[in-house]
Amino acid sequence: MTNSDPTARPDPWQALHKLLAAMDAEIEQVYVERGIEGVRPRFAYPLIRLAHTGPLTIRELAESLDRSHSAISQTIAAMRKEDLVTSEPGPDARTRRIDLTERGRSLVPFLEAEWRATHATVAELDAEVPYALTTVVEELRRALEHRSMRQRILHHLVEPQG
Amino acid sequence: MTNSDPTARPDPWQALHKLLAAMDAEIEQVYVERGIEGVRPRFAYPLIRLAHTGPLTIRELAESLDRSHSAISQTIAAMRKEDLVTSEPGPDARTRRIDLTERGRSLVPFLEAEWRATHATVAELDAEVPYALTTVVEELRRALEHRSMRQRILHHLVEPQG
DNA sequence: CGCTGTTATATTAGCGCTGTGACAAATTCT
DNA sequence: AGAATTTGTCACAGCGCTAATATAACAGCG
Repeated sequence: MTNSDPTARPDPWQALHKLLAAMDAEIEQVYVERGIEGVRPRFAYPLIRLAHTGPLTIRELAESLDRSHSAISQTIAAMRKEDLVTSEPGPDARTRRIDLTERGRSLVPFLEAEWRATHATVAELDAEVPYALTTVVEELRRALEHRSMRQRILHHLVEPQG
Repeated sequence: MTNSDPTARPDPWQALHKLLAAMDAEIEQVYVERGIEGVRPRFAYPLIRLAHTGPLTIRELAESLDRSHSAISQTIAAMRKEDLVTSEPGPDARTRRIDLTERGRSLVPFLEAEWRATHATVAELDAEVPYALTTVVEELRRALEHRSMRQRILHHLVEPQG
């Protein structure tokens, strides 16, 4: 047995992960309560975006949403199964034009409303706590850009003489 | 086309998810650089805990780490394959005593050092930004306990007249 | 012109993190 | 004995990622 257990208190990580997970779960619940079937939370972002941009290729959509094209490809595949989008071959035979179906388009108004409500909620929360989460995250991103997490950890790392 | 695209700017969510993922990735990198093979990040917490508590059952360990017993069961299974823990049937035939192997135990000092370094880094970051992330998260948790995310969203939700 | 190698696009397989729910087995209670 | 509870496992789901694979397009060169 070494000294005291460093894992005795819950780490901030876990807490953050849990918080995010809980929030995500409640957002999804709003969908479910609305009786929207087959629309997973991760569909919302692409659907709304497509409604505003018109047809896009996988790559374009991925860049637009700041996700990997692979992730979007899979999301689109799932959405097609739910008849939310179509995927016609594009002008270039190696691209495909992703567009909304009628069903997909019909859901957008609600999804947008929900999106706005969620963001309004985040803003509301930011006002309730002493310092906006949004801002803190941004500051952290900047701090880590300046000096990476890895570097910082290594600097603090006191190797046990093994 | 409705008004402006509400998804035009990246949402704080995504930003937070990405930040967490990036940090996690860098932590893992520290492991890899140390040449520790077969020890996934999620192993660290259980290993360290076990080193301090002595043998525990799956259930006990799960509660101790505030995870689902199922998740821990799977983690333990993975750790056994890496010869990090043993799983002897406990006093009760339906329980199993999870204990460290020699190899598992030998890794604990480094894992603890890394753990402390990471937490020191978090503290350092908390000092660099205007308001500690740790605190904000805690405050948020409290705010949501008082009024759930779902309630808040529903309150802000302006239904489009469909 | 036609072959070759590079680039761009999309898909797929596999992995990571986690969770829930169904299930078998063992124990405990009635 | 029969029913209820507890424990652990497994199958499956969600989110995302990378790496490897086809396919198509393009550039270069003989």
